[in-house]
Amino acid sequence: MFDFTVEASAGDSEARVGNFRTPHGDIETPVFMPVGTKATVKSLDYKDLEALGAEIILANTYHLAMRPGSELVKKMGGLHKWMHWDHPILTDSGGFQVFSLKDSAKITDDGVEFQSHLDGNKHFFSPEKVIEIQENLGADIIMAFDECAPAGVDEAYARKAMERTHAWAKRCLAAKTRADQALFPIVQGSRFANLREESAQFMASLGTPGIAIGGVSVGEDTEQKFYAVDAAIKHLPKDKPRYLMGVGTPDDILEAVDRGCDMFDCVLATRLARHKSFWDFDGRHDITNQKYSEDESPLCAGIPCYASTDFSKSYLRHLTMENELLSMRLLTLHNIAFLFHLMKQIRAHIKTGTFQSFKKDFLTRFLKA
RNA sequence: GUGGGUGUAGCUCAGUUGGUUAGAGCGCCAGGUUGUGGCCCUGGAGGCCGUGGGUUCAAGCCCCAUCACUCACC
Repeated sequence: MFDFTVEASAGDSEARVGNFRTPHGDIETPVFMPVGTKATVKSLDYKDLEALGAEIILANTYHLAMRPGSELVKKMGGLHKWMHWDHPILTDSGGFQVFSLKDSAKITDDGVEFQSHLDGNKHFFSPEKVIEIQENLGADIIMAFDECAPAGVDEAYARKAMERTHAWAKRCLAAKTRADQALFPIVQGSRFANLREESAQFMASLGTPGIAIGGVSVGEDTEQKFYAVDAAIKHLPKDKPRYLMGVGTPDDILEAVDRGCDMFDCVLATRLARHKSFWDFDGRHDITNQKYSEDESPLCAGIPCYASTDFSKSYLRHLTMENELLSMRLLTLHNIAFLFHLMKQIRAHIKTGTFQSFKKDFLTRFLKA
């Protein structure tokens, strides 16, 4: 269980195509994992996700623990059965939510006390508690509890958060009881190369089936982000999947794959859809722009999804301007389909040894001003 | 018909005792959004202040007339 095999490596890059085996099926990497925070990828159901070709989706520990509670999900047979998704699932640990709720959170070596965003009630997350919740939820891949330091912290703070994350990773491993779940620890260290290297070496030593790089996409610029990734990834084992958390623009994914990252999750694809934006090969666009009002062209030709090809920009703009439910659904379908198409092309070009030229061509067009 | 009220941005309205380039919210136009948020943030365009006269150095604010809408009473 949880075997990872590298099936192809790009000659001109650290990029590789791999296969990760889980109890609910194999995942071909590099993979993008759509985010389904509250056990639903907003506006989509399992049939939509299967039609899109989703291999694995995310759900969120913090949100499900607050409501309806992980015990209820366990009682209903676990996440897979409950949401009728018979494919791999990954649950986040709640570490990032602690980061987001930092105003009301008290962090100690033992864990984090925080107030629910729903009703203000006090809760306490410890590494052991977070494992218990994730075992109740029943995902295939579960994440270690971590402290995600905000961008811009000084080195002393970054070290403190990193060391706490290391101690918590060991406690998560010790608390874990289910053999059918893979625990991924999370490399921290903020923007400091020495810390990133130390953290990567520590997490690699734990011998888990995969390792995540966290603490990026928290407000830093692209250069800092990949400076941190570069420092960490050279100490991560090549025979384990590397999961870069929270990264999900097409350009960032290409840069990260180039460096050897295998797994990605990001709310952007689905959130941009809710916020009226879509990707195409020329970048990101706001569908409500007036220039689309009489544009009869499809949202994005060349993407194998009916939402991308079967409706005009004019119609989608109208749906969006009117806040129709269908707008969010179609834009969500398209944005996910766009990323899946990108991942498919990435895998194909790694296999044929043409990753670098593909990356260059894609970015030249996608990022042109 | 009589008496009262209201007319200021596309919409709902604010405009201090008359005093520089008349404001807000929403909408519209355009940016931003990377491990939660159908959100939020930042810019921009847009007004002969119902109309016509008058008083004043100066009127969205005061006076007269007129039109429109509205309420009450005959």
